[in-house]
Amino acid sequence: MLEERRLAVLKAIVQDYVATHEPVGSKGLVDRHQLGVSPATIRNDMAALEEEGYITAPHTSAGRVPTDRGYRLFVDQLSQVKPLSTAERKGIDRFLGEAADLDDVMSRTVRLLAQLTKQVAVVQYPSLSRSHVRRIEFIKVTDHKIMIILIVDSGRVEQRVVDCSVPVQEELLTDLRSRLSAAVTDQPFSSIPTRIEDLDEGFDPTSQPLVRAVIASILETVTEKLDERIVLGGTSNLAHYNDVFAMSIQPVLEALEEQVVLLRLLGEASPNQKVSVRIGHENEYVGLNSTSVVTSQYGRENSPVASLGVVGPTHMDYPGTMSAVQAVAQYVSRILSEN
Amino acid sequence: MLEERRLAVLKAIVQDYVATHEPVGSKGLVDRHQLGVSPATIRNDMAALEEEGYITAPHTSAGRVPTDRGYRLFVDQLSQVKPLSTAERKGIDRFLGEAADLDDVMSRTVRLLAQLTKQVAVVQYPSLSRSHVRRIEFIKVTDHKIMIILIVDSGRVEQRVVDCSVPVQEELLTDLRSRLSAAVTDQPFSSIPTRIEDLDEGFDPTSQPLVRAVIASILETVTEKLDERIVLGGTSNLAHYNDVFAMSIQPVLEALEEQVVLLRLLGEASPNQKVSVRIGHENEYVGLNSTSVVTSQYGRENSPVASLGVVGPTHMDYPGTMSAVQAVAQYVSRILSEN
DNA sequence: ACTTGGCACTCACGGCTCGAGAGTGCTAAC
DNA sequence: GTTAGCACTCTCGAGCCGTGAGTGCCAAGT
Repeated sequence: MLEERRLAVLKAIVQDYVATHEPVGSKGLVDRHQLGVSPATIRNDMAALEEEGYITAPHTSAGRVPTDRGYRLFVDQLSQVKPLSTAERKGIDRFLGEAADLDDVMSRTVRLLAQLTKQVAVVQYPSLSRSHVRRIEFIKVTDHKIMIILIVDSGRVEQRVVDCSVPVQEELLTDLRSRLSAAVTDQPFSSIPTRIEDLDEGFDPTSQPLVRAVIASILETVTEKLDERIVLGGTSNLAHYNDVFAMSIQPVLEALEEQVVLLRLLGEASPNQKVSVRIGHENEYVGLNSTSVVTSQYGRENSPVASLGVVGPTHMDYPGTMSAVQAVAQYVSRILSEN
Repeated sequence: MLEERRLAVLKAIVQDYVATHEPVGSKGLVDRHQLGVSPATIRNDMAALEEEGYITAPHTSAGRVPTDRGYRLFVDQLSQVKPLSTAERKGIDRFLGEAADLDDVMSRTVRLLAQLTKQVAVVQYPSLSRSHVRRIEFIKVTDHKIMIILIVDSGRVEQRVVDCSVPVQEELLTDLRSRLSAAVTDQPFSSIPTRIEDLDEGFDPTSQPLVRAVIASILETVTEKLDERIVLGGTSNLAHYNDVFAMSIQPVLEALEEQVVLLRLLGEASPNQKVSVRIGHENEYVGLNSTSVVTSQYGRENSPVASLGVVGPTHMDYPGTMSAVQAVAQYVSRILSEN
C-alpha cells in the first residue's frame, strides 16, 4: 500500500516535470493526479523518495525534481511503451519507403528520427564487421593501379585503389578474382583475415608480390575502414535546451563530433533488450552526463548490423522516445532486408 | 587627411571590437592606437562614421560597434591578408598529407579548418558537375542486376545498381562497356547526357531495352547524385558565441542542417576573387544574417571543382580567417591534383 | 578649418532592499 | 497512517539608487 503509492507519486513527478520542466510541488500533484490523499501525505512520501535518492529539491522552497536514479526507476518499472499512432506508422513507412540507395536510407532515417523525437538523432551505417561479403571485384584503372571493390550484403560498397610496382596482367587479375571470390564470398567480414592471409601461396613466385599487395590492401580496408560511418541530425533541437535548464550544449556538441564517443555510445547497447536507455551519469562520457541516450539495434532479428538512437535532455519523454526509436529501428531493418 | 584618419579610426574600432567583443569608446581608442589626436577629435570622426552607417552605438552611453557595412569596408580596403606562419603551413601540410583516400581528405580538411579558425567549417566534396569521367565499369551482380561504377577524376567513385527485366548476357555487357567507355571517358560530366542519349541505336533491337535502362540509370545518377555531399565540422565552436552576443545559435544550426542552404552558401562565391566574404545581412538566408561566411573554391587553377569555407560571427578575425581558408583551399587543391 | 579641453547629460549595470508566493517540515489531532 | 495547521525558508521579480563609461556640444585655441 505505502510502497505502491510512493511509486505512483514518483511516476506523477516524472510526468509533470517532463511536461512542464519546472520543479513540482505537493499541491500541484494532488490537483493534477487522482491520488486520493492530501498534500501533506504526499509530502511525507516525497520526503521518503528524496531520502532514497529518487528525487531532489533544487532549493528549500521549490518543488522536487527527479534524479537520474528516479528516471531510471521510472523507465524500468513505471513506464509502458506508448504505441505509435497508425498515422505515425504510415508516415514513417512512406517516408522511408521512398529511399533509393543506402545513403538515402541513412539520411532519411536520421531526419525522421530527429523530427519524431525533437532531439538529436544518431544513425550508424551497417557495420562492416557484422556484415557479409557478397561480392569482390577488380577493375584495372591503369597499368599500375587496380581498384578493389567489395560489395556488402547490407548494401554498402567499399572501394580502394592499390598501387602495384609491376604492370598487372589481365590473366592474373582474373585468376585473383576467382580465387579471392571463392575464399570470401558470403563469408562474414570478421573471418576475412584468416581466409585470405595464405592465399598468395597458390600463385607462381613472380606474381606473388602483387598478390600480397592486394591482400594487404584488403586487410587494411577490412580493419581500417571499420571506423564506422555515422550520420547526425536534428542538432538544432539542442538549442531549445541550452539555457532553459542548467545545461550547456557545448560539451554535447563536442561529444557529437567525436566519432569514437558516438560509436561507444551506440555500441554499448545491451543486446537482450529491444531499446537501451542510458540516463545522465550512466553515460561514461562526461560531456553527456546531463543527457540521456536512447538506442536500439537494427538488422536481422538475431544478428544486428548496427545501431541508431537519439540524444536528449534527461527530462525527456521516455515512453515516446523509446517507442519512436524502436519503431524506426524496425522499419530500417525491414527496408534493408528487402534488398 | 581627414578622410584618411577616419578610415584608420574605423580600422581600429574593428580590430578592438574583434579582440574584446565589447563596444569601443573614444578614450580606449587613443590609448591603444597611436592616432596622435585627442579623444574629442576621435569622437567627431566617430559621429561622422556613424552618420555614414559604418558603426553604431548599442545605447547612448556605450562605445561603438561596427555595422555590417563597417566590416565590409574593413575587409575591402583596410585589411591585408595575414600570411600564415611557417609552423602553421607545415602543420597543414603534414596533417593533410597523411590522408589516404578522398573521404579521408575531406574529413581531415573539415577538422583542420575548424581547428584553425575556431569556427564552423564547411567542406564540399568535389562536384560531379565540374568533374570529368575517368572510367566507367560494369559488374554483373546477379543475372538481373548490374552495378554501374563511375570513377571520377577528382577521386570520387559513384556506384548504382540497375534492375533488368531480362537476364544480362556477358557479351552484351562487354559491348556496352566499350561503347559507353568510348563515349564518356575523359569527358566532363555535364556533357554526358547529350553524349549517351542516342547510344541505344547502335544495338540490336532485343538488347535495346536493357541498354536504355542502363542509360536512364546513368542519367539519373548524373543528375540526381548531383545533390552534392557536404561535410561539417567544429559545430561546438558555435556554443562560445551563443549567449555572449545577442545571437542565438538555433537558426545557425538549422541552416547548417539544410544541404540546400549550405550549397547555395558555397556556390555563391564570386569566381574572380580568391576568397569570398559575405557579412551579416549580405547572406540571403535569414538564419545566417548575424554571421559571416568566408569561402574559397578549390581545384585546378582555372576550373574549380568545389568550395569550402567557414561560418562564424560577424565579429570575426577576417584577415586570419581569410588566410586560413585560402591556405587550406590551396593545399586541398594540390593534394587532389597529385592523384 | 581643425583640434581640443571642459562640461552637462544619458543610460546600462550591479547591488540593494523588500514583499509576495510557493513549498516545505513538523507537530498534534484524527 | 493520514491530515490540518502553522511557522519557516528561500527564490524571484520589482523597484530604487549610485557609479561610471561614454557621448555630444560649445567655446576657445591653433
